[in-house]
Amino acid sequence: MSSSEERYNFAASEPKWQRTWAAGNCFAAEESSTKPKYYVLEMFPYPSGRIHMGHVRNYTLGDVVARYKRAKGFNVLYPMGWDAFGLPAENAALERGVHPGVWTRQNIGVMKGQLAPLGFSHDWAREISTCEPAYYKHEQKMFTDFLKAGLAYRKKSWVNWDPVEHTVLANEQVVDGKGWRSGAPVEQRELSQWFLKITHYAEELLQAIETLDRWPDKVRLMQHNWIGKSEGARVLWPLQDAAGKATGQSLEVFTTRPDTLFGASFCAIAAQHPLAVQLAEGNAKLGDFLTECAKVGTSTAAIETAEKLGFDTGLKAEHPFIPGATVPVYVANFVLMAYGTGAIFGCPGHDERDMEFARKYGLTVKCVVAPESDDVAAFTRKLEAGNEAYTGDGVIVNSDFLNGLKVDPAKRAAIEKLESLGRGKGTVQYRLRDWGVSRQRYWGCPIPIIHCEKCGPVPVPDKDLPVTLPEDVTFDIPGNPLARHPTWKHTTCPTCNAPAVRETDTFDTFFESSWYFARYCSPKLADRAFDRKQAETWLPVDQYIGGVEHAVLHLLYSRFFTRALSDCGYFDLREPFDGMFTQGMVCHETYRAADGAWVEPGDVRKEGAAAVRVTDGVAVTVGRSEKMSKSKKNVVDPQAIIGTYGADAARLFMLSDSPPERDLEWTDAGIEGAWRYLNRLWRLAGAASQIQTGPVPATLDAGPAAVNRQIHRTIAAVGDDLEKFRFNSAVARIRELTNALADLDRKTVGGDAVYRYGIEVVTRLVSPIIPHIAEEVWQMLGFTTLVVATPWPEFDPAQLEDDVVTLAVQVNGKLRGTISVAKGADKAACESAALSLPAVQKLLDGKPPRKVIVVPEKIVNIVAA
RNA sequence: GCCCGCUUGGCGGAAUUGGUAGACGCAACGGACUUAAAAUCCGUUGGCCCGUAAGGGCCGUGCCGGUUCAAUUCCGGCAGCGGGCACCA
Repeated sequence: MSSSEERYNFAASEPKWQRTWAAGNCFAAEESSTKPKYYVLEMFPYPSGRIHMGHVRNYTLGDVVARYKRAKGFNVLYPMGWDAFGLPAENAALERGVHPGVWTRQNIGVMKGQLAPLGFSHDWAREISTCEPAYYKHEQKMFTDFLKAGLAYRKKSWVNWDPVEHTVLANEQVVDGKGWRSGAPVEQRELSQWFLKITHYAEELLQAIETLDRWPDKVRLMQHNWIGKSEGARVLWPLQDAAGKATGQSLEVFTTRPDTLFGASFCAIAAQHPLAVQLAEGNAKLGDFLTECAKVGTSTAAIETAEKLGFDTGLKAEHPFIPGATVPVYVANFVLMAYGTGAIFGCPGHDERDMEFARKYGLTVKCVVAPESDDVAAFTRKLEAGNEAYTGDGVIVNSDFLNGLKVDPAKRAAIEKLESLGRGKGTVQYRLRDWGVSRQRYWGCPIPIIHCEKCGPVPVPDKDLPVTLPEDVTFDIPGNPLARHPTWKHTTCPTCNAPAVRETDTFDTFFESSWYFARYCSPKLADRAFDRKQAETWLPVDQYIGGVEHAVLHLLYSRFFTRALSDCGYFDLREPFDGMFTQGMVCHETYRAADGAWVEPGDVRKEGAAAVRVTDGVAVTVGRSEKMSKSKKNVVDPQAIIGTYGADAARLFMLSDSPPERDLEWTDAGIEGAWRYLNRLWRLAGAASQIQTGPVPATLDAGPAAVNRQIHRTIAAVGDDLEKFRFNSAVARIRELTNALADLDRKTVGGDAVYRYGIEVVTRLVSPIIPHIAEEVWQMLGFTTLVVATPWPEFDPAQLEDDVVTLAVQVNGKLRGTISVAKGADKAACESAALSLPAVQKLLDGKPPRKVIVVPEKIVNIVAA
């Protein structure tokens, strides 16, 4: 054998099989089929221009599922496309003077070229790109349908403004008070914006989380908290002026603690509250205060250090339960206009914030809740004198008709009373807010609206869609090029024909990703977003795979969109993703030179425990493993790995080293281990190819018989592992079987037959994981069909268990030996076999055991006297 | 601050209805083959202790306690790490 044949030649093999699969159209989803359907989807990539290890891990997971499900007889839809609108394209335009469209489409070409050698089984005939009018015209139609259905609206509102990117951000896109991409502190501005009414579905989105039992608990919990349901009451407080005369107005506050109303000592309203704005007109000092409040940042640091500030309006609010009693009304910087009614009542005794505020402005502190077991008088004295609010459970005190009730019944009683007095009502409040979709950017889907002076904002009629982006734009100055385009925005009103202007804002890019999974069902359809029958056939997605960073944003928006589209008659579906899997990040050690500069892995040589920079021999410190990032230079380029070891080795390592939901540490040693396995399989298969294929004979020596049973057990276990995303465990079991086959004595009776059969099974089991070498081996074994077209192997249930089982024998819970008994042996037989063990006899020392526990097929535990 | 998750050898991890802890892999060490290297193959590898040896004993799944014949697994408390939300009334 020449040396070139001793090692698996991935460089020749991998492209060959990729061509074969493409030529055979092996991965096309069937439009109509008698097979059950299975839709596997990965979160589609942004065309940044470069495939990174995170993509490789994501698509490897999806590809294994897709290939496994095809082998199991499913009609699999496994599409790929491009989330092609977004800011980096505009930044590239700004920096390099290249048009965002040109840059994006070039990147798509480059990335397709980088994905090809990885051998993923995507159905490229269904490729979509969201920046093409053929795609986005359908979402313009959706938006106009949402308008008709009352699910989209325009309002002037305070918005998160990113001063670096010159655009508005959704609440979900503000992280720690900073823009999620720019990292710049977000400012508050008042603008007219388009909103989607996601809050209309707040309760349904919350309730339905419970039904998503194939989603990670973590993601479900995050959405649950994000929607943030609070039950409480709205309470009306009639207002009096400083002279004690009723103004005729009432202040409405929201509270989750109506049980503490008797402890109220003030009301406070947000700086943006209409009442505050109205009062400021005649009060310059208050005006200054409101300006001051608007300036306070929303960053973590700002919030933590921000002092509670208040401004006494001089107004008094009448207590709902205590006739004649009033509390002062403040404007306070910590009250949020966007939550509840933008007004609160303060109960300092039982709310930390209110306590801080009360102490600062000398307001009363009244104890109305006391822990059940405490002495009420003593507890009250301590609370009212101190600076600590009591927020725990207990019994209501000092509260008239609520006295003696526990917190929860008191809440109900207070609400009942409010309702009977006409002074308030029980209500549910959500933290979730409507989704602002307007962005002051060029590279996005134009919002199909025309502003007419007479008619107001008018939706672009269906016949005029799509509203396409103009190509001739400039990026030499910040801001939205659409707004300053000389001609594009000028048009006529569809209603009255008068001169009018187009909306120059574009949609948030999460708009595109909220329905792309439906577009894949009929990606070329021109007149509609998707074919209803196709969508209802394929959806929901059976297995969605992506990063946890989209747990709230994309996944919640998609759940909303699915409901909104259903309610607009597009299809009948509530949940888009039946199964969701969030994969871990790909990490790598970090390296730093003495001067603090990060050093790339390729430039580091390990010398025992120490490491040096190859280029100049300078010592580098090895830091902890962190997510691969350009800034820390700890990235490993997939292209380079594939060039050295091939796609299969990279795939095998990614799947075998860590469970897929956990972070994966990329190591050179790990990929080399994977590469060694490929060659091992290659050599073992070479030997197997010398043996005729055929059924395993009925009569086998003990060795082959045991391996034969292991083959069947492995088929069962690997199938189970793949179903449950335990890919690392599946790989381990396949390696165990491979080891057993390598160790099998083939000279025994049935040795050759079991060996040959075992190698065939291993080849089929590894085919979803390392598909190229699987094809190569399959061919080498003499098969003329493709392994991708071969069904998943069946196991014989009769072969799953041994005739003889090994039981552990414990004395007082400690392992003292094992016994082998026939399968199905009765308890008495197990007990006597265990008791006859010398080690057991010795410990019993002639005395009878106190008790013997026999768990069939598992264990015997002897409790010594 | 509130909510959630995790913690197992030198390392990644297995043990998923409580039942032989450390599968599988990596690293390391020893050996075989080779002029040599690579590749490959064989062996050892949780800690401590007794024994020349064969072999045997004790401890061990972050820490403390509990339930149980039996706990990595269940319960209570604590610590460390990670994540989500954060002036949400």
